[in-house]
Amino acid sequence: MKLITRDTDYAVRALCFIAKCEREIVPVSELNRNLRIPKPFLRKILQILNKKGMLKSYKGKGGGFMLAFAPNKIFLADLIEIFQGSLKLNKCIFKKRICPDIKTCKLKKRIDAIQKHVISELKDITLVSLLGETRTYGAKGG
Amino acid sequence: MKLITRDTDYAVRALCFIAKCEREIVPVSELNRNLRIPKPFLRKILQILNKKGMLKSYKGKGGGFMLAFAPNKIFLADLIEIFQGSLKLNKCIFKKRICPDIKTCKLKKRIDAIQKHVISELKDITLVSLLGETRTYGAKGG
DNA sequence: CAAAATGATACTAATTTAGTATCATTATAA
DNA sequence: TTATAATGATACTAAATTAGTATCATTTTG
Repeated sequence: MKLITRDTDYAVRALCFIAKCEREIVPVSELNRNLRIPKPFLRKILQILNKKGMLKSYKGKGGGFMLAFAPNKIFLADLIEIFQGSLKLNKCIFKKRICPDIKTCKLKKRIDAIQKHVISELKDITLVSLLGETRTYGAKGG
Repeated sequence: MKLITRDTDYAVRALCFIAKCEREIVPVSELNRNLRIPKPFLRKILQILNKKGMLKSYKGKGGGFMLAFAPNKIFLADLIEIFQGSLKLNKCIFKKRICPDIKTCKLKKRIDAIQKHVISELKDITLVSLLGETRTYGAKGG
């Protein structure tokens, strides 16, 4: 059971690297060299992050990607949602077919409660959690 | 993001049906008729539950499957584990490659905490949660 | 104009999930 | 003793998701 798929994983790593980088604007080639993540896959992931407004991009020589927000404004929950879709855990089960004879299905309630807990915890986690606190970062704004 | 895959889902439904059934021993054909789950898939699932000791099976005419335990001894967490493997949520990420410069990765700790919560909640949920409490069931023992 | 970057997009490969098929064995009862 | 209705074992196929590649167009810098 996976809470986090590989693209979310790579996105987190890439964003962390950019946050820690001296240079504000970081090209994919540099991320590729440092993180050992395949370049085309990285490109795809960063393009998505850009479209979703998590990164700003600069084309042409000397271009690359920059954080759109400060690390404490970048939430793991958002990244998961971008790459893995809605955070609802109980998509498949207990929609309609089960518990036909019970008005309020207890299981559904409990699954919902678990889900709410997971989501609220995830919403609390930002890039900063990965970077430690005693540093300054290249990113600004937010 | 799915907490529960289809085989777990079907397993829960099948076990519920058996628990609620007048007859103690229920053949796949009857489950198939009532639950509208494809018969070969049901067979596969029930055979797994049997091998894992959650059901007892009886071959031959008049045979079928019987709960091996009372419904309050059948845990959702166990079913998830049987069909979806270990309940660890953080298989993929934060094993070794991330946080190379931080001794104790805060994110890992928080993911672990979330995971423990989910597991402990799931461990609390039994078949009874699906059946209501004010009834008697066909199953015994445990 | 060359080089180094992203944008857009379409494609392939691998893995996991979902579901089928079939033959062998067992038990019951006419 | 034979037909029938069940499971056991196992191998297979199909669909969906996840992971990753490839390519051509555009932009920017020098």
